[in-house]
Amino acid sequence: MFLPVDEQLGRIRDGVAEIVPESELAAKLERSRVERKPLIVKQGFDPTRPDLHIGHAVSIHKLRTFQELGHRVVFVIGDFTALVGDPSGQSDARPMLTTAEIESNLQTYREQVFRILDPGLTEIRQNSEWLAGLRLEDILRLTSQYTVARMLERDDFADRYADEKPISLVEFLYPMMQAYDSVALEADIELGGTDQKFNLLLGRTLQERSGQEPQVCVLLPLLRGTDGERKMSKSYDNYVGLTMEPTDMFGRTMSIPDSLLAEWVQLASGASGVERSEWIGKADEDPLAVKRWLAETITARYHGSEAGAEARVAFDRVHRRRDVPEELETCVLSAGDEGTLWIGHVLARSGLARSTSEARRLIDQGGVKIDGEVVQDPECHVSPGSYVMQRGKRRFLRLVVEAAGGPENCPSTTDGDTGSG
RNA sequence: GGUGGGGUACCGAAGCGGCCAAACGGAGCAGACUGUAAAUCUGCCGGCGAAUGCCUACGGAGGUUCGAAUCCUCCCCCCACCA
Repeated sequence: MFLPVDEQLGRIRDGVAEIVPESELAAKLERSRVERKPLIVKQGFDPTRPDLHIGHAVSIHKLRTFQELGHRVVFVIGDFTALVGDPSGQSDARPMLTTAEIESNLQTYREQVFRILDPGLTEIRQNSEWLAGLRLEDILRLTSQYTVARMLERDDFADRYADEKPISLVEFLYPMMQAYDSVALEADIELGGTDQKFNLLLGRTLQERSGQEPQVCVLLPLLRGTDGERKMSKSYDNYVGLTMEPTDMFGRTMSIPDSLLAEWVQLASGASGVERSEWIGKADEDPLAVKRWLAETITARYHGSEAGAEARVAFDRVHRRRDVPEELETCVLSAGDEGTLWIGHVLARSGLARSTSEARRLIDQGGVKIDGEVVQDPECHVSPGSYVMQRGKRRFLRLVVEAAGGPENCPSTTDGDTGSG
C-alpha cells in the first residue's frame, strides 16, 4: 500500500520550498508505513474570495501527491477564520466578511478543488465545526500559550507596526485559530505557502502544548502573479483562475514577463522534472516558444489538451495576426429616439468604457474601432445593425444595435476581458 | 486618561484661503515600437452628448468668508509617547 519512504520523500520534496523539519517527516512516513496507517495531511483555505487560481493550485497539487501516496487529505475551509481574515503578508487589516459571503464562496471552492483533488479521497471540513463552539475560557487557555512579542516578530505585523498602521487584536487571534485547526484535526502534516510559515509553525507549538506530536510543515513556493512582482492574488488581478476560460488562461499566461518563465514552468506546468528543466533551459534563447508551450500546457492541465491547442490558435489569431477572435460576446443595445446611438453611449453601455467621458478619451486616442475602422469622430452615431467593436488591442464585442425601445443585453457590462488577459 | 502627530483621488504623497478636479510617483488605460510581454517614448487617468458650463470630491457634520482641501467649532478614526 505505501511506497518506500525514500520514494515518498522524493515525490513530496519535488517543488517544495521547505520542510520543517524534514527528519520528522521521514519518521512519520516510516511509522505510517509500518503501521499501515495513512498520515493526516491538512491545508486550509479561507473562502474570502470565490476564485482559486494556479497559485493555490501549487499546493493543491501537492495535496494530490499525498493522496496518490495513500495519505488522508483534509481540506479545511476556513469559514470561521475568514471572519477574521489572514493577516499574512497583508499590509492592511482586512475587512470582515459576512457569513452570507463566506457561504457562497464556500460552495464554489468545493467545485474548484475537485478539478485537482480526488473527491473520493478528500475530506472537506469547515473550521467552524470546532472553532465556533469554543468558549471564552478555551480561548483564554489558547492565547495564554503565546506572547505578544512573538506575534510582533512576524514581518507583516512588524512592518505595519513600524509603518504606524493599525493591527487589530483579532488579527493576533488568526494564527491561533489556524494553529488550533491542526490540534483539532491532529494533523501530521500541514501544507501552505511560504508566507504561511509562521502560522504553520504555531500549529506545531500548540499541538505540542496539547500533548500531540507536532505536525510537519511543508512550505510551497509562492507563485508570483502575471505582473511578475507580487504574489498571485485575485485582489491584484494578476492571477490565472482555475475556472477561467481556455482563451483567458492562455492569454494571461502569455502576458507574464519573460523573467517569470522559469518560475512558472517549475511551479505551474505540472510537467515532469526532466521536461521542466528542458524548457527552463530554453527560456533564455527562445522565451516566446517556452511561453507558448507553458500557456498551452497550463490551459491543457485544466481543460484538456484539445482546449489547450485551440486556445493557442485563438491567441495567434488575435495577437499575432491582429485578427478578430472567432467567438465574440454579443451585446445588444437599443437605439435612441432619433433611430441611432451615440458612440459614447455605445462604449459606456456595452462596458467597453466606464463612462462616456472615458469613451471620448479612448476615441481621441484612436483606441476604438468599428469593423476594423478607427473611429475618428467622438460625436458619431451608430445606426441599427451588427458590428464588431474593438477597444484597445484585445477587447472585442459583437455589437447589435436595434431600433429604439428594444431590450438591451450585455454580458459583461462590468469589466469583461473579452479576448484574453 | 494626558500630550503630540495624522486622515487628500485606486495606492503612496504634495498642497495649507482664490492660479485646485488638486503637483509628483506607482498602478491602470490608449497610441507608437515589439516576440505577447517587458523596457522605452507619447497621451490619458471624477462624472455629465464637451462645455471660458454644471455636478460630485480632499475623514464626518456645521460655521467664518465674495470665495475653503486650506481658517474656526464639534464629532469619528489612525499612530506615537506617557499613564
